This record gives sequence, structure tokens and C-alpha cells, in this order.
Amino acid sequence: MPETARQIADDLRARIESGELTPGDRLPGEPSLVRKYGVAKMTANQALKILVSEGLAVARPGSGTYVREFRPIRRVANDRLAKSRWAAGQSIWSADVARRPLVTDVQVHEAPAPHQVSRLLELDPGAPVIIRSRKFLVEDRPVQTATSYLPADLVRDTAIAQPDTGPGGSYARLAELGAEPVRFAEELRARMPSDEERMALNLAAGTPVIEICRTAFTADDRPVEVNQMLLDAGSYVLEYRLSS
Amino acid sequence: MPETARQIADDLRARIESGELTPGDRLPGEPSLVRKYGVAKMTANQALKILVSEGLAVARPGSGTYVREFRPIRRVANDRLAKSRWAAGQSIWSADVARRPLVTDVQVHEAPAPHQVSRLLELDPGAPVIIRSRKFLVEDRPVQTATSYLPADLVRDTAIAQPDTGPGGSYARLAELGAEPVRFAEELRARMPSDEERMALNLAAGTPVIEICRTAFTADDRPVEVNQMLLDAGSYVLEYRLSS
DNA sequence: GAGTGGTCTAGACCACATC
DNA sequence: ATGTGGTCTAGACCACTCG
Repeated sequence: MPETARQIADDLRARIESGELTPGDRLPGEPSLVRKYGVAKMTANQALKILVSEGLAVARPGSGTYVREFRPIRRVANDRLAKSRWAAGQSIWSADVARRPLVTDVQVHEAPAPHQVSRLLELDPGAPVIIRSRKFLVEDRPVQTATSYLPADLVRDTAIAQPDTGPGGSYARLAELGAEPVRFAEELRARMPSDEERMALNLAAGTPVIEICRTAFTADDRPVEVNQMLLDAGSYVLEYRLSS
Repeated sequence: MPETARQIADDLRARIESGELTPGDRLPGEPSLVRKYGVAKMTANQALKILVSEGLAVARPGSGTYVREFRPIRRVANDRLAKSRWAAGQSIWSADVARRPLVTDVQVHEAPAPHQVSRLLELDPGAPVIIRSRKFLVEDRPVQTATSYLPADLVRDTAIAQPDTGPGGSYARLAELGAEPVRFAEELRARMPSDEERMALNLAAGTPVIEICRTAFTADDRPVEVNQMLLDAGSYVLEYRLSS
């Protein structure tokens, strides 16, 4: 009887979806599946791998395989970019989570703009930009990385070129420079992460990422920031509000 | 030397990312990997499976494993919902692809609203709704499924309850009923598909899906439609425009 | 130390695609 | 008819966790 691994996975999946096994529960281990289904150990292993690759379970070597837990962050694009937030000195994150996330691995440097960035910022190819990259932790788990690009000629001597951008963040600083961002375009993709990205976000196998590229424009349609974000898809629900 | 499968996968990935192997190319087969690396056939198989699960390659049984090809559809949320489109009798799809997609598997029926839908439509639990489900093909490939829910009391005797909703689609019909949708909220998640969903969209292993739940509101903030969509993530780039 | 998942081997059979 | 990926077996060793 081939197709055994899939069938075992189907059985376990059904038990998860029926609620018999709830998030955090330990799944039957390989030896127990070998006994129950009379298959080779490797077949049992592959059955469990199927669930892991579907994002339904997480394997913890030396311990067991567990039903995965979800607790998505709600990210409301419109609210978080509302001027009222950052103008009041708040982080745009205050719209997403009650507790402000930990920002780590902040790196700021100046370099020539990558191809695509210079196009989006309407700069000459290779023009200098300030590059701010950082990582966000919520409840000790990395959920997002972000890299912002801003025209160096505009922000070089401001707090934006410092690790700490001050109250209200870089948008408040841009406003002070007469380059207040009022319009935004977000371009969004979902895909599987590279190994590097999986490492950076500490992702379980079988978790996709959401890639967002946001360009911020001033009232006279000048692009002043490109922000390239990478989200752990399992940690997020995104919301957008539109009117026709 | 353990870790062999990963290393083989790393080698192949590097050759893909360097451009030595381009989309559509055939990867070295299992027998050739067995010879080159001196490993068991199953190890070679697993190495190829890693690339497939990362979405970088597609296996075609009996033929070979190939570098995957991408040709995303650009879906601009704002444009497609603009009244000017559907008011002119166009499909909202005309914003996304030059050639109108094929709509198949259209099914319309009336049934009690599922929990979440009745909540979003602000209906009594179990109130009757018209359910329209359909699938969209672009260039013969299924790229999206969609299921709409509309209050049955509002649309029961209109073209919306028919498979063909006429020029401009259901939004034009809603407008004729004095329930023109002018505001929309889209809630978006990315995840790995279930087997069922993988089947429906004919997805390669390692391809995530994007789940969008859109609620349409009238000018007086009455919800009149909930549309639950499932997109093949590899076939789409989504764009949202916002202003603060 | 016992149990866990992770990985590998060397062989086997199958269904399928391509020629 | 040949070659392909898909899957299975039965055994093995490893690194890890947990009590």
C-alpha cells in the first residue's frame, strides 16, 4: 500500500482540525506511528514532515512534534500611517500591538542606492541613500525585518541618519524637513523564505513570508522613503481600507 | 558526512540564483546526482524535494525537475474597485490583466450564513445569504478562487442570484438596488494551502496562498458583500495605495 | 540513560513521460 | 523501451532533550 506517509499525515491533520489535538499538544512520535501503522521509521518521519511543511506542526528535536500555535498581530495599514499617530510622537506600531515591540539590530549607513530603490525614489542610478535596517521582536519573537532607504541629500544631517530617530520616528523628522509623507503605495508579495530569511525571523519550516515594499510620497508627489519589509506570515493579519 | 541533502540543495540553489540555471531549465536528475555526489537515490530525491518545497523548482514526474517560472499578475486594489471601472460595464479584472480571465465553476445558491459571514454582514446568525463561488483562470492556469456572500433579502430576485450578473458585475447591480458599495475593507493572510486548496488552484508544492476577506460597505456604512478570495501567491503582486 | 527527531544507505517497485 | 520522480523498507548512527 503506497501513499502511506500521506495517509498518516491525513489522519493526524484530521485530528488537529477536529480539535482533538489542540495547539501546543504533542503529536504521536515516530516510534508510536511505526507500531500503529506498521511502517518503517522513515515513513513515519516523512508523515510528520508533511505536517511541518504545511505549517500545521513544529518539530522539536529531542522532544517531539507539536501542533503549532498562532497568535497573529493585526496590522491595519491605514491606521498605522495616519498622521495623528506619529505626529503625537507615537510609534506607528502602537496601532498593531498593545505592547511596543522591541527594536533590535538597528543599523544605519550611507551607500549608493540599489537599482530598484533609485527607480522608486526617482534618483539617479547609484545616488547616495541613507539605509536604516532593523528587526522587530514581539513577545521575544522576531516577527519582522525592515530596511528603509531615504535620499541622503535630504536626511544626511538629521536624526534619521542616527540609530534613534526620536519621538514620532523618521516620519516626524521628515515633516520637520518640509517633506511630510502623506501618500503611500504598498506592494505586497507572499513567498517561501530563503534560508537566510528563515534564520533572521527564526521561522519554522513551512512558514511563508510576506514581503512589503512601501514608498512614501509628499503632498507634491515626491517619493521620500522606500521601506522594504519582511513579515513572518504566521504572525500577521493585514488590513487595508479603501474607498472608491 | 551528514547534511548531504541540504548541501546538494545549496549547490543547486546557488546555480539557480547565479543565473547559470534559468527559469524553465531542467535540473540534474536523481541518477546524475547519485553519481556526482556518491549518495543514495533517496538522498538525491530529498535534495530535489528541498528546492521544490522552497518554491524554487517544480517536479514533473516522468520528465524531470525544472526551475520554476514566475509571471505575477499585478492586482491594484484601489484601481480595481474604482467606480469608474464597473460603472462603465467593465470587469474589475480589467485593471489586473490585459486579457480578461476565464471565469469557471460558477455556482450560485442560497444558504444560511456561516458564523463569521453573518457577523461581518451584521446579519442575524444563520440569516439567509446568496453564495456565489467561482474560479478564475489566466492563460489557462487557475490563479484564484472566490466566494461572495450577499444578504439574500437584498439580492434574491436580481441578476446577482444568477450565474451571469451582467455588465459591470454584481457591484453595478447593487448600485441599481440603491446599495452601491463605496468603502471596502480587505483583511489579508498568507499561509500554506490545505490539500484541497492546492488541488483547486493546481499549486506546486511549496507555493503559499494569500487569503483575502473583503467586506464592501455602502455610503451609509451598511455591509452588503463579503468576498472570500484565495490567490496563488506565486501568481500575484498586490498593490495598495493609501493616504494619511 | 531513554526517548526524540534528523539523516543516511542500498535496495526495491510503481506510474508516468518521452522517444 | 528507457528514464524520470515518488515512495517504501529495514537497518543504522547522530545530536539533542528530558527526567
